[in-house]
Amino acid sequence: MKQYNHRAVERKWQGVWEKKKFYGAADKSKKPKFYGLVEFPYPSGEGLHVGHVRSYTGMDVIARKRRAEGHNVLYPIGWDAFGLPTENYAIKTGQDPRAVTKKNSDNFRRQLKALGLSFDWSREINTSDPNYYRFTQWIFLQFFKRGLAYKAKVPINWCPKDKIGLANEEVVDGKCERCGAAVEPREKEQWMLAITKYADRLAKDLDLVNYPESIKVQQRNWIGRSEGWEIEFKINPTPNPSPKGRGINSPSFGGGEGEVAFGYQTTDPKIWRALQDKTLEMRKNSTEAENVMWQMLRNNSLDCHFRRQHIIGKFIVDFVCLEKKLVIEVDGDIHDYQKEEDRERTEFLEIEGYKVIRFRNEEAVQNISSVKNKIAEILKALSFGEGLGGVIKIFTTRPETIYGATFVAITGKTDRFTGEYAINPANQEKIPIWEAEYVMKDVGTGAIMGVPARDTHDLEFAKKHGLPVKEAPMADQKIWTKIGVKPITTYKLRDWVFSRQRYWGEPIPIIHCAKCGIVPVPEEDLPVKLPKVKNYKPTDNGDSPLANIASWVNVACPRCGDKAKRETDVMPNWAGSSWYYLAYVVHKPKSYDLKAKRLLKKWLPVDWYNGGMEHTTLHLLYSRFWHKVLYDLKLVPGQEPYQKRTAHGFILAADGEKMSKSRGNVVNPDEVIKLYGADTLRLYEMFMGPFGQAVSWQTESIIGVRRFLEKVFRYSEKRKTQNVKQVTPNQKLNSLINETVKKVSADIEAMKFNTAVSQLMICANHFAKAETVVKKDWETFLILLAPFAPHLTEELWATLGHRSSIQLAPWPAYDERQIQAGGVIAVQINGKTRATIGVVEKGAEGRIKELALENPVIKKWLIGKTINKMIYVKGRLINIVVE
RNA sequence: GCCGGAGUGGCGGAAUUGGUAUACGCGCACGACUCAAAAUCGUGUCUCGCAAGGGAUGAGGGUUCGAGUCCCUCCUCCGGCACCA
Repeated sequence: MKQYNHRAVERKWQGVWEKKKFYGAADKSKKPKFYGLVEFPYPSGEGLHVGHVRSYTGMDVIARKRRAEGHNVLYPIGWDAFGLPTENYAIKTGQDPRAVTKKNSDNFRRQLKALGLSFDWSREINTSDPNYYRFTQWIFLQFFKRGLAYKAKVPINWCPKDKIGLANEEVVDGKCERCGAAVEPREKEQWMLAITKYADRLAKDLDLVNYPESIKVQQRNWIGRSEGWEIEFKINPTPNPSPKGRGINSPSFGGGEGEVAFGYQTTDPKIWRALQDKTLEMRKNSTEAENVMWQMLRNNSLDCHFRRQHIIGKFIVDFVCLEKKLVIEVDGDIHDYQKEEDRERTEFLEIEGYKVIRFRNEEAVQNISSVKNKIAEILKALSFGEGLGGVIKIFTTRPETIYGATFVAITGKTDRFTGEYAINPANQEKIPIWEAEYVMKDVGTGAIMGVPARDTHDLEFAKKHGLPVKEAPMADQKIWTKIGVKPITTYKLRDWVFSRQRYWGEPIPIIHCAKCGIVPVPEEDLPVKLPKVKNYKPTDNGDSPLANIASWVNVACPRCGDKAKRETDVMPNWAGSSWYYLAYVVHKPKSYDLKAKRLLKKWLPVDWYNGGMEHTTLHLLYSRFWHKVLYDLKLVPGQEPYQKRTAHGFILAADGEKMSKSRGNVVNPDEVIKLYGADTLRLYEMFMGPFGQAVSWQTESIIGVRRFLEKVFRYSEKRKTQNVKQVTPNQKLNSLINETVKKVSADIEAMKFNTAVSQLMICANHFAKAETVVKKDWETFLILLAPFAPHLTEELWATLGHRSSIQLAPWPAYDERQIQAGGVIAVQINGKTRATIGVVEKGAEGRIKELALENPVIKKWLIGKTINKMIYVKGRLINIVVE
């Protein structure tokens, strides 16, 4: 008897499929289309993960079933090739990221082909291919033209040690992932995409698609639409004294004559005279840090007038802005004598209503711009309310509680009284404005009215800070109208920061011209190719490494022809994956045609998109956003890109942990294929547990599916020696095969691959034991197994004498009437099964009752009991209810 | 805290959605074949009990002829959002 040689079988059929371009999707077919999509991999140096295998095999099973059902199937794959790991690896090893990407994707392709996945390889895409990103850039320009791409100052994560801006995922616990330095916020001009303009549609159109409810909930949460009411509170025009009582230790200022006469005098003239010499001396002997700080503060770029070595009370502060009551101190070793006083003086200054911030010498010397940013941020917070016309807009869902408002709270990193007061428009009461940690900037207007009597959070806050609690009457609609309560809808979703100061991404196709401003690169000049660079490291000031290539950066303005500069930021990793499902459709060997409407109309929407749970929020939202913009440009048909979305669960290592190189628990698919074969690996991953759930890898369990395939192989060999021509159909096997067709078909649709495989195993077990199995049933079994184990079934199909592929055999139908209910009925007494009876016909209720009561075991149980009623469940059980 | 999901043998997990709990697979034990081993085949494998029978689906209660499944209270674990005004 022949042995099951998986290597030979798999190599043979993979060769045949490739040669015949077996799995190519036909753009011109009349068959109904099916577009199955899986998340294309990031070609990392680690190679294919067994988690990829799970996802891709799952959709492969579905794609193969669809083909057998007569569909024209598009099941494509490609490489999400731009991204940080490759760039970082390139920096570390001095290689060109293109070379790294080529090497990695070659490896991935080899691995995927070894799995026998039915991808249409002729449509393979690579987001880092200039032909591909030409259209990523083109789409960006459409955003720009519609005003959906704009530049704004945004804080970024700045690593002061590596001197680069970090992506959010590179920041772990507020620290740089690689060097561990504390990450600082830094303002930088960034390209933004106005996704918030689509927030409403992104939320609403979830009704149009078939996604699991959990994913819809996640998307809605992320968008964070909240409907409520906005009320304007006027800010009290005359600032009030600071809250903690004033001037306790204050020698004279605050109401003293000095303040009236000289706005800048903040101390008793006597003290001033005593300390003045000292201030002069300090200015002479100032430290480098102080000098740097002063140069920065005096040039007025912060829109605030600062004084140096100024006397407040009995203390000399380094710098002060009197209008904003902001004191800046630079601590150094030279003025040690001051340190002793530090605590006392800070206390004093705070009581006087000053905010005191301190910087260390090194901070000022090494990074004055970061210091400046921090100061600017604080000034912004201090001047809250100015420039708003003295109005603060609060957000509430319960405007009727306005009479109970005892304070207004705005976003703050810590709880702090701002020193300002607001007027409650309903009763003209003056209530304090606080900064509160619990008020979030992304919700509503970022400001609330505190109603401690009606809201537990407000109450907590009021108690903590000694604010009053009122049991107040409710305000009716008339009052709402009078005070201008207006309904508003707000979103938690922010606009999408689209710039990265990196190398390995799509260059943003924009040119900056001194005369014309921001000018888009003309469409015919696309792609703006990523130039080759010697050093991929970002520059010291946080600009992209592209900024260092003068020959690339300096261009003529496309509008006026004058000297201009290219934008040096690149796009984030999300860009290429936001439209890749379109690229497969409009793909031509060397280019793409996004205007190929006929093709887009033919293939869209994606019928079924499977991917990881980790991408169900951002990637899905981003690509839906892009799709909607393209829809508005009349480029794509339909509002939504993906008709149906499912998510597979993670594969964890045997120890229940995440697979990772550092833990040393990574399973390499190559090794499993070598040892057991691709069919075994596919089948194991389908069988290991529920597809949507996380499961641990158990190497010792693989042997089970391998044994199953061997059993199938042996049975095929056994049939060759049998005379199967004169077989009379066996009732039981006939029922079994019909049931198997039914269950496997339904389970594949529901992605319950594990139970589908289990049913196939049951079927094979029966076949192996049976005297004979009719050829048709055996063929049906092979067709059902083919999506899971395409190589072996193709081989066995051929040994039956078929000239054409098993992949072309139609998916079998089943006959419900042929399925028997196991032929056994349970007899229960008061719901407990006491006996079983075999019946020929499952329908005859009267006969079954008779049989049940005749059963000796049941008779025994019924001695001395009265039967109240009997419940018969067709084909399953009969329940005898006694007393 | 809220939202979503889940708790079933030694292990991965089934259960037609209210109808014979523990399918299928791993592991384990015994047997057959073999000089022997591997492979294969067969039998057994929730638990207490010699048996008759009893008990068991995280814990407790409820609805029902009947509950792993539905309802209430509680506990634990995983995932997401993290003070949602």
